[in-house]
Amino acid sequence: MVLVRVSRLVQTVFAEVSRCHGLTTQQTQLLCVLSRGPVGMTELSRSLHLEKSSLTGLVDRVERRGLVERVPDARDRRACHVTLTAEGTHCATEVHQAVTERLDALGAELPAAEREAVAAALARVLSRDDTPRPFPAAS
Amino acid sequence: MVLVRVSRLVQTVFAEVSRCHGLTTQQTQLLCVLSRGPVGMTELSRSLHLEKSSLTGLVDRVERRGLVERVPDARDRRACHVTLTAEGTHCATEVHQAVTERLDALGAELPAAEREAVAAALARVLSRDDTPRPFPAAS
DNA sequence: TATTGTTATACTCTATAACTATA
DNA sequence: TATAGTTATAGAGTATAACAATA
Repeated sequence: MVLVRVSRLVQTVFAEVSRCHGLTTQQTQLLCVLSRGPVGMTELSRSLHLEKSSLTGLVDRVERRGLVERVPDARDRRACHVTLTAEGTHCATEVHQAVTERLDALGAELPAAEREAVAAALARVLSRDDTPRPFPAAS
Repeated sequence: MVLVRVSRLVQTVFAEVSRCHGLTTQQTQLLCVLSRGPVGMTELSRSLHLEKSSLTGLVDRVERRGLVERVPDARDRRACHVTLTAEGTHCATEVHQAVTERLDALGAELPAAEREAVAAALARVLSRDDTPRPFPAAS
């Protein structure tokens, strides 16, 4: 159950960093997905494993804080694209850096060669996973 | 960010298995901690990173389903131990097996030697972590 | 006085079902 | 008819603050 413990550790880091920025874990995850670019509600609900109705409220709350915006889709008047505002982009970047720093600090326990071997192995396991990535960068 | 993606994958597995058993992720985590033995509310709140007041409600709901029980502490009349009922123990075991099976299936992507090397490396990283383990077993 | 656990309150998160508007 | 997104509703999860009972 090493994977379960690793997962809980990462979740804790994620939650703590989010809290430092006045966000919930779910709100941070929304920002992370959007940092790759604007996304419609339906696709967003698939990315986040959420019902569309649940997503409506989440986006409402984050929009109320000025971090995202609903932009009407010119080609389909039913649809919209959710995009990061300037402040939202800034926030997403900061959270990404903070999480990365804290996880890299953990990885520093291992020699570089071993660290890369682990990363490569995990990447292979993940290759079976069709879930969209929450983060744009590597590492 | 491989760790973040692994974490999300594990969380998804955990949530899906929980749902199959009519539980939420948080309720399953409670059962997992208790599968090591009875624990008081204060210690439980530390294990789960929850305020005591939040824990009261969580334990209430799981107790209402007959999976756990509050047992008065004979030595301290303020305190109680939360313990699994027979049904709760059964449920915790089933969830543990299901999660283990699905994660092992993912690990099967890798040759055995590499798999063990990864497990050992991650265990070393986790050695810095003081969070109590959610599961009793190894793997 | 300090600690154990609960209550009161307010929010966030989530799903199900029913709905509106557009395609 | 099907799809995109919202609203209504109900329940679960969470934190803060105030509290009761015991140590």
